[in-house]
Amino acid sequence: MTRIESPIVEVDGETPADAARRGRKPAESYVLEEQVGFLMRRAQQRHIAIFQRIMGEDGPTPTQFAAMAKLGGGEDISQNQLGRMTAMDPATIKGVIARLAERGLVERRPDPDDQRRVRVRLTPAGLEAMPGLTEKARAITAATLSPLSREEAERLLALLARLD
Amino acid sequence: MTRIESPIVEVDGETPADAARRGRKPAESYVLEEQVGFLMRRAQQRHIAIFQRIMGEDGPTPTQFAAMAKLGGGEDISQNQLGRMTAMDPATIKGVIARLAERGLVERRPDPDDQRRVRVRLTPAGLEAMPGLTEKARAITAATLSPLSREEAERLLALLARLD
DNA sequence: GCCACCTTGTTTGTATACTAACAATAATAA
DNA sequence: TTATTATTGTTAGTATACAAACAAGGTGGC
Repeated sequence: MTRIESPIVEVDGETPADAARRGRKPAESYVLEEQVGFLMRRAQQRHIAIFQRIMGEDGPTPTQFAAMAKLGGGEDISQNQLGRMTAMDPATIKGVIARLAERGLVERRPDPDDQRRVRVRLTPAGLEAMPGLTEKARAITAATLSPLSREEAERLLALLARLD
Repeated sequence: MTRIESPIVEVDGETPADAARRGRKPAESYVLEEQVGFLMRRAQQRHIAIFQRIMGEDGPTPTQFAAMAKLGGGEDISQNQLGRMTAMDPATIKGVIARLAERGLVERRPDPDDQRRVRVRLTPAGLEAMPGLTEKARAITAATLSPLSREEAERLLALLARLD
């Protein structure tokens, strides 16, 4: 029963890939660990853990910081538009902005020119927090990519950018 | 006010990268769209959309299928162990298994040798569904990677695997 | 002006995901 | 054996995400 457990995946003495190659024909094999969706989910889990560690307990979440980064110059942006800029649908951005507003980092105002719109911007406190948060965000990116060389990291980013 | 909007990101006439290069020093720039976390989130969003399209309205979700794939041989696996094999923490795998059980695809039994454990396995209906689902899962992987050549896809998978 | 359509934002419901705290059971060390 | 520690599973709380249905405000065609 000797076994080596990697952090999460891998439980038995044999690799899933081994099991697949042993018992099944190649055309019928399906190895979860080799699927792009599984690998992306794992990589994201690690990234989010790094994000939370560096931003700290009451720091913003990844999506919260994404919204703040887009508001970083002090601009006024409508809620839905901000959602499009940060890849969040209207229902998601609503919650993100509500939580940032609860924490006093952004404020919402009705748009005088279009009564459907809610304009969102950083509060003075939010604006003041940005330099420190941006510094941490750079450290998060570096830590996430730290297993790779500079060239490998650039290659990864280029490939990921094409999957959209 | 002429503008071209790409699916989600990109709203103004200028690229965020342009804006950063124009007004700020390189050392101070932070371009959300170039960060690995943002790119991974976008790539995952697209992957999940493909997953749902191919699996269909009442097909399993990605995590539900991951659990089923690990149970695919008809084995008995404890709930927490199954979570480790599929990169889900105990609280997450509990919900996934509960929903699979509601749909009659898996069943839970107490472990006779360890009263703490819940053993999970596919039901006959779940076992019967696997070949068709696995076929679809392969199509999902192919569709997700379709913007890339074979070599590029392999390179991406290798790089992602090192981020864990 | 009127009507059809589009956009904006909200609400509800489902499904991940993780943290923290907890209870019950096993395994190990003293 | 007893005491400590570890493992297993649950519950509650927070935060994404998205679909679907909806209301209200703009916009363009006629």
